Amino acid sequence: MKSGDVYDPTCSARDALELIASKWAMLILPALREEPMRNSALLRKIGGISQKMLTQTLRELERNGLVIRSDKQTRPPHVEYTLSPLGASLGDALSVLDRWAERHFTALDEARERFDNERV
Amino acid sequence: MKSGDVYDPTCSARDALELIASKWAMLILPALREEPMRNSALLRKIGGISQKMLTQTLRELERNGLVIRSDKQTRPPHVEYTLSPLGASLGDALSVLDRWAERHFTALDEARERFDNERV
DNA sequence: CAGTATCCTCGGAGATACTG
DNA sequence: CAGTATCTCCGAGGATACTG
Repeated sequence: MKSGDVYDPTCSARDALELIASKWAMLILPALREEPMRNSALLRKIGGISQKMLTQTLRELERNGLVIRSDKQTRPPHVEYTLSPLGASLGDALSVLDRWAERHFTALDEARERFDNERV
Repeated sequence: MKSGDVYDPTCSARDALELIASKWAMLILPALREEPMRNSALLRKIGGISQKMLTQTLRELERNGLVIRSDKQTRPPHVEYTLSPLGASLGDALSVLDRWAERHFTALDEARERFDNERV
């Protein structure tokens, strides 16, 4: 472990990594990569997320400069979330993982079944 | 959200994704990608991980067929962890993220500072 | 519509000690 | 060396209700 890399727990690269290693960020960023979306659209798109976690994660992503929140200042409210260039570059890497998961989850399922049966 | 993709909370692609979205798995897999390692080596390599979380995460990765545990059956014990081909393919994708974090964490730091100062 | 505000619970994860 | 076994606590995150 050379200092300054992700293996160093005192380095803020690790903070960045933990931001990424969030199950919601891992879905929100790829979703926004497809197209900018509103709160309600994200709620529908991402199954199982609560309004609370959506807002919370979006705020954190906005805070870190990955997502841009644009409030159209209308009534009723219209707020749109877009990826920043930085967020887009991360979204690309994350969508690779999403596709990996879609492609290989059956292999994982089978491996788990094998593993669990061996140690009955 | 078409059913069967990661946005579907009932699909096991999501289980796969949550396995990936673990801060420890995100460090262990890329570490093992560099070279097969023993328990103690991983403990040293990955700063801040506890023995408990290391074992726990390794078991889960083994269970899902991503990591191969080979016990040399000697005294004192000698156990080595290797990536399976499947694990290696995931490790590649994850190390992309690790490098992304190393490259861009300063940008994130700056964005956070800006954000926090705006809303004093 | 796009959020806050509160309450409450469950389990993730650290610390510590022990074992084959 | 490579793990288990306990105990413990803190906070992530769900449910629900309210607001501009």
